[in-house]
Amino acid sequence: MPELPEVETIRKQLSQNIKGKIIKNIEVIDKKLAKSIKKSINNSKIKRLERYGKAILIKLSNKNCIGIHIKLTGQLIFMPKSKKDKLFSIAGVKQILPNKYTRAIIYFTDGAVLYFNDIRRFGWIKIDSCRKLQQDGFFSNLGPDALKKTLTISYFSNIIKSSKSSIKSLLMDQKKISGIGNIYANDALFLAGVHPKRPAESLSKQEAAKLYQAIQHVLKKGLKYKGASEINFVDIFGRPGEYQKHSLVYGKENNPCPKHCGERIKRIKIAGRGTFYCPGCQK
DNA sequence: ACCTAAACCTGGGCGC
DNA sequence: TGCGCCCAGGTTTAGG
Repeated sequence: MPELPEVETIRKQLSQNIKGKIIKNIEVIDKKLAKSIKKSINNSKIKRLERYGKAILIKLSNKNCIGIHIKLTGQLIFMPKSKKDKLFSIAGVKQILPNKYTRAIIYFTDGAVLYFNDIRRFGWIKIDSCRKLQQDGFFSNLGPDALKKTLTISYFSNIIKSSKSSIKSLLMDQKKISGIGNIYANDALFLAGVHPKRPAESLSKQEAAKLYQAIQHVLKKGLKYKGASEINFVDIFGRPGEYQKHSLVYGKENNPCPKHCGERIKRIKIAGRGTFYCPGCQK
């Protein structure tokens, strides 16, 4: 599922493959995407790629920016100029691009192509001046990034101390901390031994510190395995991530606890989302 | 300030 | 075979 490690995997790969290229044009296939495209990007050069929470921001040479959020089922697939046929393997399935889920296509002047595929059409592309885009409701409301130095232990302890909501909801609240979604929230809480329904303010200083470390640990592990492909996440070369093979509790209902406490993983709902935890280890 | 539920979408899995 | 139903989750919005 696209959370911080998945999006960061894409950002890094894109940075290595499209930085410096010049955009020829963008073809928007899904009309839903067209509304948020406010500037022309033709003939602009890719200067740098940044990640804001679970979104990617592509900075162009003419002070315009492309913001992309792949939400649940989006894919960015890169076709290098050397690849003459359009046959491509996505998660092991050979197919011709564009396919029926291709919602937009960016063409580069050197012949390379970037496909934006999205089964459920939740994802978005926003194109505007960088200044306006960063004032947009999504970008301007993000809390510090879960893997950057701006998320200090003291900031983290503070938001925990001052929140009555469940600790899991807090971890997933992008306004407070950006980048954590359902999979990594579940696993981090398990590692830290904290019950997901605990009111955040009830955590001790020690528990908050342990949770902070657990978050760093699971996100780095996610990066190491190039993301989790529970739904249909793939990298820009169409390859799935591996984290789902190493997740601790997410999706493991009824499995024995990975810490061998003798209990089985339970599944409950918090804010409408599937939540997995070990009743033996998480208090 | 906090919660929940519904909406946005579609494919896949299930029961019948 | 196929229909209807539920489920998945990132984010926004509406309502309590």
